[in-house]
Amino acid sequence: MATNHPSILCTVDLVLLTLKQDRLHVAVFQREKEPFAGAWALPGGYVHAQEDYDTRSAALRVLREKTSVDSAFLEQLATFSGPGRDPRGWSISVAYYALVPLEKLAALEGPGMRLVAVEDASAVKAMPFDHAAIVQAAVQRVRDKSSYSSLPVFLLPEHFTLPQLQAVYETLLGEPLNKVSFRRKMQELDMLEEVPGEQVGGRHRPAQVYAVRKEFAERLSLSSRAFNPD
Amino acid sequence: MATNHPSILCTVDLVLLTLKQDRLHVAVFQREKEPFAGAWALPGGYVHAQEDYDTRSAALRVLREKTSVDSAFLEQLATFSGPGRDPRGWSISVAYYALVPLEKLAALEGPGMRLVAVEDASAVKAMPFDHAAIVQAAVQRVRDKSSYSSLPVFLLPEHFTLPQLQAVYETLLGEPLNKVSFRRKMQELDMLEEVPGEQVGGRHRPAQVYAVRKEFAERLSLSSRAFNPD
DNA sequence: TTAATAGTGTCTCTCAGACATTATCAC
DNA sequence: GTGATAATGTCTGAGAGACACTATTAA
Repeated sequence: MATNHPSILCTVDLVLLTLKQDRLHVAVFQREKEPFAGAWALPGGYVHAQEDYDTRSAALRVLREKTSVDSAFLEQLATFSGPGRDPRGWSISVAYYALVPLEKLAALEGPGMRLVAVEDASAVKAMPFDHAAIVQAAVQRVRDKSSYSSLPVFLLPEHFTLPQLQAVYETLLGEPLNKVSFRRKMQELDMLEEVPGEQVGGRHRPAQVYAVRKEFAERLSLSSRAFNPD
Repeated sequence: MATNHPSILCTVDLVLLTLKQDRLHVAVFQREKEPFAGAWALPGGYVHAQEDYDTRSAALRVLREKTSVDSAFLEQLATFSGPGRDPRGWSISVAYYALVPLEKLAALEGPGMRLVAVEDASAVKAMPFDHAAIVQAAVQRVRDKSSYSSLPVFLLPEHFTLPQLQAVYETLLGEPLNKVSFRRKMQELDMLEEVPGEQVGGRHRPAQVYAVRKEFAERLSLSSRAFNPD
């Protein structure tokens, strides 16, 4: 059946994005195996036809194995392929990107994992395979999707304030937003619900704490599945 | 090297979309080989690691082989995978979609190719593999991208009038558009240029004929490559 | 002249941003 | 009270849609 089909390597790669010090960062791991052993690269791995239901499952498995992060916004990005991207031969990589609150990743920082600012061109370009291009595509996608969608909330912890959320939007979009308009939009999106407790930073009026409505979080992941099948 | 990787089938599938009688149609081909020989399905084929530079090249090859269409807007849609979608085994299909003017496809209609309206649920659902889901995702993508991008012009021949173009937008978006606003938008997009000749349908004022500016068409395909890598 | 569609001028209403004001905390 | 930030009320300007009007053809 598979007559003239010399083995094509099927892999998945993960772009884990988080917000650190008001900058978008990507998680890179030091490779333990060849090729490019020792280099800092995106986490990834082979697709296992026996144990993975589909490439999304493979991506979730890699996420669990490398980060023990159980839940996050995860969406298919694009598929990268060709003879040159992997020295082992002609390969296909289905890339996924995830948005993760910093708290879930900060604990993993160490000799095996680093967070690299996506604007750090030299660090990003130093990545092996075509991972620089994958990161670039992921950042582009997140920025494009951020304008008043619910995407950015996945970069914050469960509870957050509106000024915090606005700061996330401003970081992703790269421009300041009007406070009144931002709040109007958030209100009509009806995505958030107040959390009775309050927070405070310093000696000033405390901000109302919000959380994403459960229905909305579910609806989002459902709709993103409708767009991106696996 | 490839120790525990039982062969994964790598294929590409093509969603060829066109506009026929004011409705979006998808080109389906009658399969000659098993599985599902005789069924109407999306054109597709194996990725050939020897001859295809990447999956996009494979998609272009399939496009040429099946339709002899040389140029069209072609963009990666998403990758579909899993053990159940192809009876031959665990498979990956990188799906691409293309927008093609009707003239380029109409000549191919016949015993081997049909154009199916995308709203024709029974015909779409009758497709083998997971092609119904792929078509649905492609239609969704085109509709999402259509609001005042240059995408819809690829569904028209080289020369067209503004009322024709507005009708395309209205078909894709599924709602009537304001004529004045539409023209204002088109003017500020600065995407079109007048073609000296004029056209006419009946006994009324003839419409100005337009074509897409070359720079703009090129810029579009470049940027879409930046987004969707291959 | 009439019918039919192409194309434009203009008014209005809506919505987003600017600005100002009030609210609430620590000190 | 003072200073700092949160939250809201209100005004205004830009832009999109509604409508009316003019333009140009065939019959």
